[in-house]
Amino acid sequence: MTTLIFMNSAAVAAPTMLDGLGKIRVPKSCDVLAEKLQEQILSGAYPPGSSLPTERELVLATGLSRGSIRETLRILEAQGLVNTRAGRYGGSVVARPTDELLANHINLFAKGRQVSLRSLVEVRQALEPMVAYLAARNRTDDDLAELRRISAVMDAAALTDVPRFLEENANWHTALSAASHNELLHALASSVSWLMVEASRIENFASEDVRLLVARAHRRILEAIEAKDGDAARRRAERDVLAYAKYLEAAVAAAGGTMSSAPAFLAAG
Amino acid sequence: MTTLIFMNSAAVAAPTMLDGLGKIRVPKSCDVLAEKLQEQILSGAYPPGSSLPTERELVLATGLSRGSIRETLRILEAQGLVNTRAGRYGGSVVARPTDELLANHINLFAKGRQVSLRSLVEVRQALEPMVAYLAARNRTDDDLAELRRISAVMDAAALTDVPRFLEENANWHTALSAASHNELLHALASSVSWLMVEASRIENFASEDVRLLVARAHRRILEAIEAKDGDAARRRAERDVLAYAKYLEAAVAAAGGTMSSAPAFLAAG
DNA sequence: GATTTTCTATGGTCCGACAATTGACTGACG
DNA sequence: CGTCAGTCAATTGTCGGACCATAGAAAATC
Repeated sequence: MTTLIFMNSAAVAAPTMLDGLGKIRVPKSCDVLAEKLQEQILSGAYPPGSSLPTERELVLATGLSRGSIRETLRILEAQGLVNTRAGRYGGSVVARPTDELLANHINLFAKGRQVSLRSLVEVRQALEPMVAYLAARNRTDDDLAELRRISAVMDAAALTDVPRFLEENANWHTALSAASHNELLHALASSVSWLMVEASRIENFASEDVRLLVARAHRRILEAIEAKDGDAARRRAERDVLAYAKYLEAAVAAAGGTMSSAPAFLAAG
Repeated sequence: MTTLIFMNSAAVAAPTMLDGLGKIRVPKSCDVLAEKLQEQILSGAYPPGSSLPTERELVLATGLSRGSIRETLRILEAQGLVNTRAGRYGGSVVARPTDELLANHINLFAKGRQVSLRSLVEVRQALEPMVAYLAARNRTDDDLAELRRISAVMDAAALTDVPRFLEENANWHTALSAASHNELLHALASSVSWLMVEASRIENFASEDVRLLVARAHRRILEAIEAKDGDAARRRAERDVLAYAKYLEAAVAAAGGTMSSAPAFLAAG
């Protein structure tokens, strides 16, 4: 009888069937659908700007409930792949992930993992020279004008308005990475810049002499970018960011901590 | 009558009240709650591993429906801040965002924005030298053993198994960035490595001589890491990645395209 | 022709119900 | 006493329906 055979195979252990199956993870329906739609969107079947089917159409097509459909759409929204609007002729339209969204996710990673200030500085050290190099090579006149404008504002605020100075500093780095005309590099570098502003604000860094030093370094980098001299821009950015890193190290050491141990972000309760 | 007064103010226009209000955007309830919970989690009120209230408790506490609560949880899940399990003593527990999740979001950004292969290479050029430098300085013996292992596998596969070689190549870079012991740098660098593997697979790069060149470069970097010579590791990584970039440029040019124009990922329909 | 009103398809929200899951608890059994 | 299977209960997963809010188009009005 089949029962006997089955019991035998279970007792003696049939290795062929139990080969590579560990614990089975049953995915949620919304996760399955999200992955499926994600594939379709990335494959180009739904170009940016095109509309997804309505929620009720998706209910019909998939056999899932509207609740599951909506959970799916929230996932895709969090991934930056769709935007949803209410009202007639509304619906979910395919979108391109924005810089801000990627920056936000890097933010969450850094804060959720309590990434150390040292790590942040190291990433910045890696990115900034390349940013400066590419900015010098690829900048437009508009990019240059914007950098000049921000640089002037920073010079003015260096002695009078510290919070403003720090914010404009991040704006400067954001404008610089935008001038590199490398979308991915821009998104990464600007995220790190804003993270460092936040960390610096908390740690109360940036004494007056450092601010003047930063402003001067920016002017020197700006000159290289005006001349479209990529190598010079890179060298100066390297020196700039290295000096800043050493200053931070000293400041943190003086405060009695280490950059490795201390997380960049304190609990902002 | 009040109607008259109201009509008057509308017709004559009262500038004081219409100062800075553009179009009002009404957020969804789930977005509001998601942001609120996100703040609480990042503030440290809910440390990783701790449990969020149950869905029904959140319904009671917020006054929202369970559907909205669940949409909120899907958002937090997509952000990597919580994991949700079914069953008794299940629920949503606070989690730390994983490397894989950040890599996935960078993936979505790169593919959704059709980032060019050139941009990818540039980012890699920026990250890799710093990765090598830090790996040499911070590596453990376990890191070293893993790198040696992968390097040996790559040497073996270089002439016989191309797909295997490419995959192990990405593994090597991932292990290298892990050895840097900089979480953020590791997440960024390994994401880019895997993106390039995918792009290379599609473009059918990596001819035999290039594979041998890559394997040799890895051995040289590995030597510097064994000796904990950070500067040497960085220099060699710079040369390695630069050579690879030039090779790609030549290969793409030979194929009749440009790295700037061509997106790294073709529609995989 | 410009303005206002009406219409209606769509997402936003809520409620209630049941199924599926999962870990603790319980008790029989050896 | 330990082991094992069965029971139980709390929680998420899923479904269906209903109604409200929104926002454009289209029609009606001036």
